[in-house]
Amino acid sequence: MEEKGISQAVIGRLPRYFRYLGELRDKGVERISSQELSRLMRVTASQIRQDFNNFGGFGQQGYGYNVEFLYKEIGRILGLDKTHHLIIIGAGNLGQALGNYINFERRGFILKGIFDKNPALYGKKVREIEVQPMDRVEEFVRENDIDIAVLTVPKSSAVEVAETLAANGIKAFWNFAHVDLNVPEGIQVENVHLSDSLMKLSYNLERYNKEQENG
Amino acid sequence: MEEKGISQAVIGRLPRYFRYLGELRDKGVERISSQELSRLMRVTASQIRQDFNNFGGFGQQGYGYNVEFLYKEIGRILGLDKTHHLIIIGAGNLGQALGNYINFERRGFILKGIFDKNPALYGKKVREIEVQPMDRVEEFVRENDIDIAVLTVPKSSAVEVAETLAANGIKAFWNFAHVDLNVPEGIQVENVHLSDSLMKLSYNLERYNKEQENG
DNA sequence: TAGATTGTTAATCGATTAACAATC
DNA sequence: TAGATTGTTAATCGATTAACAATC
Repeated sequence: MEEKGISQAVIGRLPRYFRYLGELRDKGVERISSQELSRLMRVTASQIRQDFNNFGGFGQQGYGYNVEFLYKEIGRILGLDKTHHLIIIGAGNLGQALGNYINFERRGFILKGIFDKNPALYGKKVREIEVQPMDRVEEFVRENDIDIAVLTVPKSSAVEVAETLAANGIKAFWNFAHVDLNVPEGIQVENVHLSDSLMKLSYNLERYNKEQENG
Repeated sequence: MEEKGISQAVIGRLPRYFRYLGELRDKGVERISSQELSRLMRVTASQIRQDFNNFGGFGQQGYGYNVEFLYKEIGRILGLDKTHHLIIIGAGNLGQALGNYINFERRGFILKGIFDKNPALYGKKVREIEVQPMDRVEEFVRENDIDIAVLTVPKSSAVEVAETLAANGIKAFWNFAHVDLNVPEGIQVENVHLSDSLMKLSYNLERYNKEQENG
């Protein structure tokens, strides 16, 4: 059975299932019921079953779910059985930090290039990969089968860079720039707006303090 | 009027409104209607009006919203009129990158300390702030009125560190560790699970490619 | 077989959108 | 006043939870 029309709410939960199942597997747990998983993850068993059933029947009545099997299936659904080639645009602090994060590689996300327009950074190495000048990126993308571009450039250049990259075949953007990209239909964008996230935290902190004061 | 019982869906949209309104203000725009803002942000005008009305009436019939006023109000709702003191736990690549990100300071998030358990990092400076040994963190938190802890430690130590910090008065965690924290009721947690985000992107990329193949 | 637990349908809840009366 | 646009109520849509028949 093939998945279709799955809501982003469900997709957003898959990585968390994947993480918990991976941990269970590492502990040697063979099977788990939706109810046990429900207690562990603090979500309803109903939601777990509904979520999994979007992709077809992974379980077995009276038994539950096989941890190893479910783990692998979710990984496959998330596309983690495939290798993805990525480049980082912007070799500042955040770009370098992401480039150094070895765990992505374990999941099949292979860093192929880093680009920056600051000549002072050319040749600097991030895990075997040398920072290259920005004006080489278009050719590089066309010749190296790159799927994903990680944008860690200032917001002032992000929109333009994304358009250029999309025109050269990039299919997905992991966008850390604090701006909404403007890319053609069908090009995927996942935003990580760190300051938005911090503001949300600030709101919740504020609200809770206020509630305490007011009783 | 005071806000209460606002859904996280609404809160999650506030920073984006804040960003667009700030840009409009910087351009010298004085007023905007929900319909104009709707076109700009690509959300419905209905949603904009509903969202704002959660916090009381910010607009005026026949006129729209005053950009400057609305911008400030949303900032206030998000707690950006207050100063927050934060510490970073874990001075690795990501911790240093976040510490160097100057923009947070502009919004009132002031970095007060950085801690790591690796002695090789003690004394290393991140924007005037010296990395301190982990065993000084509890005293530091108690004595320096710190609200927010940024967790950029490995998942293996994150849960324990969070518990310790919560016991010493930290009220909010910005958690970059790939694990669910276990903190007392009322302590706020905002998770930034980067690998989850990347997996979501991978799913959407995968799905789109598949749809293209199958027509 | 009896017990357990899924897969799935139905009920509920919450969030989004539409509509329009209030009002500047 | 007439036109514009909000604030707010009602309608719709989608997501979550509950219930239970199917089945291992």
